[in-house]
Amino acid sequence: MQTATARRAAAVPAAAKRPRGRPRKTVDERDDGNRRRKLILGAARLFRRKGFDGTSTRDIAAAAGMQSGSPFYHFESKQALLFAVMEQGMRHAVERQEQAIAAAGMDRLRPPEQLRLLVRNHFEILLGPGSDFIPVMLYEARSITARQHAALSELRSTYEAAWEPVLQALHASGRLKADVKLARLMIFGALNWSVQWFDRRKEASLDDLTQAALSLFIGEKA
Amino acid sequence: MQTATARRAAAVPAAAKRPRGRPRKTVDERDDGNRRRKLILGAARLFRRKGFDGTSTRDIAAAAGMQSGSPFYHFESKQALLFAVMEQGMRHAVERQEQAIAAAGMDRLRPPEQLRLLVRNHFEILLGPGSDFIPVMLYEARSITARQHAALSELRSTYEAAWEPVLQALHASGRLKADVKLARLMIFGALNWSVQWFDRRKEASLDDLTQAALSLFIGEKA
DNA sequence: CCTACCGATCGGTAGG
DNA sequence: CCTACCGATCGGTAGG
Repeated sequence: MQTATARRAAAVPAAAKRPRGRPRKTVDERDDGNRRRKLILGAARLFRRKGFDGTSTRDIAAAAGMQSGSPFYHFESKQALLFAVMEQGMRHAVERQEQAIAAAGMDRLRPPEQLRLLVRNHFEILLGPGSDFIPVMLYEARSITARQHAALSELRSTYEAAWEPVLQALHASGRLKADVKLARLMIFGALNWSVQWFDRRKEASLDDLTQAALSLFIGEKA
Repeated sequence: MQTATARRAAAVPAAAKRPRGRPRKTVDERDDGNRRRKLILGAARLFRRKGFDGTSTRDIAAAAGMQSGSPFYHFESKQALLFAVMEQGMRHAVERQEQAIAAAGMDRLRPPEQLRLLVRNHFEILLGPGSDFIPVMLYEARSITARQHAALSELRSTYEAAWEPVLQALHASGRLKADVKLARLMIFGALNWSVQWFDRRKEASLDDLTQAALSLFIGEKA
């Protein structure tokens, strides 16, 4: 219904209805974008809850209000859809981290507070609202191709690059005693593992988690 | 072939061939035990590499040298086989930890060295030879029933119970600054995550990992 | 994007 | 434990 209406509206010259602003995309493209996004969102939720192999493309279609064959109009394969989920998740994570760094004026903070900022933001990405994308990326890596994996690794490097100087500085000042490379891997382990046990409805808040992490890694008190 | 030979041997009175020792089980039971173990071992490997949903019971049968329907002679269902993998992994882990504690005379060690012992042993269980069981248990929890999950939780509590007094002591002495409960979750996260990146063939050894973990958590130097 | 469909594969079972 | 098989489901496609 909505589509039919939109199509009819598109027959009217655009200028008659939208005199200002730059030209919009055609209706078809707009719809396609929405449907595509809806598929990705639903797939993220399902992949997280039931795993990639445990989710059928029919499940995903139903979640997006489509018929069983329709996802393949938008994505070449189920695997391509998985990759889209992961890629979008990583792009979003990189973006949010950049924003958090910029908003806090991170270079003015001392290293312990820099780490706090990064950890807190990481928990947000991992456990905050709409946080299915990164867990899928973390736990379904097995199901993508080597080429796709390489593309994601680049985004991951970008994300992790922001942590490196902070950890180096903490190591140099003696606050972080462990080897920096292994410390980074273990820190991400400690944080990423939280998706296994964190329950938004009870117990600790993201602030509590952040504080515990800081205390654990660099003995930083509240 | 082997089976046929064994069956023929069984027709000979046991006393004629084994004059001493307590009576053995019948050949059928012995074989069943071997086949069962072989299925569990192969399933552990496959579940780890391809995931529970990505592994077919035919794969598992082939890995054990059986025909496609035969695993169901030994296990009620694919899920029961998964549970068997997890349960055996946890029982083995609990056993090994108890042995490590006894062998080291842990109560004579000071808390930092107690933690070192537990961490080192945990890495061994997680990353040492034949270490597919625990990763499967950690990453395929989604695919077992609530009842099975409860049974494993008990074993897990037993395993974790050994860590609690150590962490408490470290907290009391100021070495561990973080909240003990959250610290425990994050420590296990840091350790368990290593199955995602650790490569036995290169870089760090299990001793290196242990040292890095100790440095990170309680600032303990080499 | 839907309809209708395909070949392949899956977990599991009966009967021996 | 094998043989032979079942119904269900799966990812994906042609044609509109």
